[in-house]
Amino acid sequence: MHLRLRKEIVCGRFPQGSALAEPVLAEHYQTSRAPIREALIALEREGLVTFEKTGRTRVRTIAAKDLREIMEARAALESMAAGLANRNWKDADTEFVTRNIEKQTNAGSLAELSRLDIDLHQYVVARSGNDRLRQLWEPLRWQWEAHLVEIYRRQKDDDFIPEQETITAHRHLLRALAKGTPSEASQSMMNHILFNLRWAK
Amino acid sequence: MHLRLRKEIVCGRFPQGSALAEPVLAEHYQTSRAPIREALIALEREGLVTFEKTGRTRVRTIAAKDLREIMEARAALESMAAGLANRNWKDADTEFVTRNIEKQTNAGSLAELSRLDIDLHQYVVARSGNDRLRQLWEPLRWQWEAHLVEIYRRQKDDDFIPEQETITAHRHLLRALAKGTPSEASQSMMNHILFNLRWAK
DNA sequence: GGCTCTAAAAGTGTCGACACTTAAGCCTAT
DNA sequence: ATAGGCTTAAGTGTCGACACTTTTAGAGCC
Repeated sequence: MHLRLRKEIVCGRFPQGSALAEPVLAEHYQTSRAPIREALIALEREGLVTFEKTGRTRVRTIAAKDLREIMEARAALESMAAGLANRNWKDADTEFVTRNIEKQTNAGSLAELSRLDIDLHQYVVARSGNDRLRQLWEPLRWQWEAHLVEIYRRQKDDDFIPEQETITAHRHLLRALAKGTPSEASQSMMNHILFNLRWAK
Repeated sequence: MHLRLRKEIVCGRFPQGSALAEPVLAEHYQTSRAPIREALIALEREGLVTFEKTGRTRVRTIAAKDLREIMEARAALESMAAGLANRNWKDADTEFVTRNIEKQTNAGSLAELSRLDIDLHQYVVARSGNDRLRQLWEPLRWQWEAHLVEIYRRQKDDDFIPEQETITAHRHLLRALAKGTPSEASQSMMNHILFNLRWAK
């Protein structure tokens, strides 16, 4: 239930700021309020949902300030993850990332590029071998993904995503990872993510 | 309820690995299972508690591997926080930290030193101005605190805490923060936290 | 028309109940 | 004594109910 609800929120099925009433959701998922309630509590801890003072639940809205916070937190976690991932970086990992970047160059849409981008970042976090890092990172991933979907929904041009720079940064990161220099990989990831902040807003 | 239960877990009222049965807790807190259940779900997301495959709930145990993960994650978040904190670091902040370090030099017990240490780190995270950073950091704080309490409980000597080095590192951090150099503050925090990993285990 | 007050609808927080699952205790047979 | 199996106790997941609170909708008034 938790996962199902999260997916629907991230996919934009419930727009940002919309109310999430327990009886309504219970009806929609053909269940009682108890499981819904549990899912909402978990989602609140993940930051996808907020409880207002009145007890009402809404899908959390992501403003410019939130976006900055998300990117800074991502930069912190992922740069550390990149450094750690070098501890046991294998040729197979290099291959995976290489293939991913290749697909990025051939991506037919922005949505596809974003999906590949998220895949790549998730891969690095997973390869850090630090499970808590992964656990902390995941909520940021959902929030980031939800934000992207929101951008696609209302095709605002000022939400520009620098495709070419992204791919270049990924190549740079890959080189550092393949070379096996943790501090370079870490720094590369840090720059890559914080660079995006220039377009946010 | 969530907060009350967390406090009791962190304080060692429920030892690591002990079972947390909903009916028992409901009896203990003179309430029904529903609020207990909600609290457990939140605590699970915070990492203080685990749900086994069977559905049973236990206080999470912190092994050497977990400790390493916690410290690495803390290093990632707090070094970023230290860098950000410099954006609007005031003289009042320098004063606060200075007083805190003074108290550390006069601390009468290891427990008191730890409390001051946690206060200091929390202060820096709060002053980063990034609320998500704080939100991600808090669970690590509880896990770290629970680990410390566990150490005090079974006075094992191999769990050594380098008091003098800690205070020195805090002074170094303070200098960087007061000087207003984000990268130095960030690096100082990173070194300080990762240094402790040498004594962990 | 717009405003205010009021009544009804909808929502939350908490509770006890029930079926089903898992763990514990016990008893027997070897 | 102990290992295996059976009975009983304990725990979880889900449900509907109820009191209380907040929101909504409408009637009446200016």
